[in-house]
Amino acid sequence: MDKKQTATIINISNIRATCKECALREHCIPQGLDEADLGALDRVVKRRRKLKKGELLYRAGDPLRSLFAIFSGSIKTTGLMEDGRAQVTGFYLSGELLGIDAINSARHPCTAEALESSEVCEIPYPALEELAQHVPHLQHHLFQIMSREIARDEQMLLMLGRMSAEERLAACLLSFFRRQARLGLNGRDLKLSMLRQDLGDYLGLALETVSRLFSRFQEEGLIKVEGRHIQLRDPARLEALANGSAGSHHSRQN
Amino acid sequence: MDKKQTATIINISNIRATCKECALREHCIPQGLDEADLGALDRVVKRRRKLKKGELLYRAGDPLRSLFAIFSGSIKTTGLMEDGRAQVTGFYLSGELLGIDAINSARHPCTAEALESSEVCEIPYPALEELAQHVPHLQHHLFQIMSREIARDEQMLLMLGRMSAEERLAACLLSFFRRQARLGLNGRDLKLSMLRQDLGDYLGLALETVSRLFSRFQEEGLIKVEGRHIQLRDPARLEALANGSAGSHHSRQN
DNA sequence: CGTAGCTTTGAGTGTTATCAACTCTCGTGG
DNA sequence: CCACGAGAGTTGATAACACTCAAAGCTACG
Repeated sequence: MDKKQTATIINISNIRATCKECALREHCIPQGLDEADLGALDRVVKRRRKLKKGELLYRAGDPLRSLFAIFSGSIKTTGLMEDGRAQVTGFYLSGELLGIDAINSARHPCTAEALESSEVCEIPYPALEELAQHVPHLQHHLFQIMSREIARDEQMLLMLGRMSAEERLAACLLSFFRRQARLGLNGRDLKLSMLRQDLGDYLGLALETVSRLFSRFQEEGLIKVEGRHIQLRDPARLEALANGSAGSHHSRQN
Repeated sequence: MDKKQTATIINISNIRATCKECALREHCIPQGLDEADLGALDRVVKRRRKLKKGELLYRAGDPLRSLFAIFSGSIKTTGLMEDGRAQVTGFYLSGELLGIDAINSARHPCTAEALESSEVCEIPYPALEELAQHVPHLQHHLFQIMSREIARDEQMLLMLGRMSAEERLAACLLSFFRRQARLGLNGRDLKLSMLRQDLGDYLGLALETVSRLFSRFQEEGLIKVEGRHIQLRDPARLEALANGSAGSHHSRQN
């Protein structure tokens, strides 16, 4: 007889993955498409693929063949410097699209690694572009997704360039809470799938700094920290921190 | 009789701006389009618009109506925090496209300001999207441009998150030299159109730090600095600096 | 239950920000 | 014509925030 865990997992995977039937339909590429166009999209999208924790979806330098939509789990993308310093350029959750930074050069500039067991849908890029040509709504939505990515990166630039360590972590946590809430999940309990090191590499901080901030935020009653499990205790004050409205920040007299 | 300056300016503006005849044709949106499609694009693009130094093209929060292609001059885009801290999210030069970060939310997230007298071509966004639907090559190129912007932002994330002040300025200068060279201009002499403050707000540094670095780079014979005029003296060593290959950097023993 | 990897906490240091003073350029008006 | 002032840039002194190194505690998983 099957072990319980395995049985559950197999059940999920047995569902033939079609955009038409996907729970994330309105959070992902198919958003807003009608039945006919969904059918066309399903002929393009490949079968769902499973990734184990730590498995790489692609490496920096790999030629672009497909984009990947995340169905479940989470993935980080990392850019590397020659001397080994790493910058995590993004954490991607369910419903988010991966690989669009590769379209320009036809090569992936970053490495994508699963932070936990994850499932992704593979979308061959040439076929997607071709399809977008015939489905106005899809083209429109792709422009939207790419623009959103740019706006998000700009927000990160502001964080890395102008915010204190404290503000960065506060903003980052709020972003996770919000993205989880958008998917209709609990907006107060968060299970981080990444290491302190990854958070540091994302926020431009040392892992020790991240750890110290978690401790401090807990002392101040903003959150409760139990390893990777974070509970939101005081959204308003965390928000205030993220906006620099609080704290002893200097913001030079001009 | 006209003053000399004015006469010159009027001459340039008298040229009816069409993509077909534009010197930047292959560095801008029309890249790779055939004659017929160029004609269609010209019916969409509005007449060239002049901006004086300091003039705003749009403000953060403005609704998106058009994208803007820069014909001449240079423009900076700035995101602002409530408390006044500014992050310059990009410097845009001839042939580059402005405003694509606004597509997602239909509002500009940044303010765009001319750093010097500049000319921009206005491209109403709805019409551009519509045209891309009928011109596969244009759609393809727009995806390319947007992807390039994402890849560029990711590069900036790496800079702001993981590079020292020295490395950031070196990389930034090299980027300016290269972008100028790509347009077929002199690759050794650079006229910066922005303030030290702007460079600082772009690189996440205080203006004093930027100024000190210019002085240091000059002492070390990497560049020659005369106010806003920069001359490249030792490309190889500047490159080495930008890649962290040189210098007393720590890159922790892992 | 043991070990490897992750996380926390502490102590000391350094890079870069802030504040401050001075210089330089350029345009304006007395 | 020169004094004046505003804006930009340089340079110096000091201090703070976050980094590095170090060691101990914790967790999870074989």
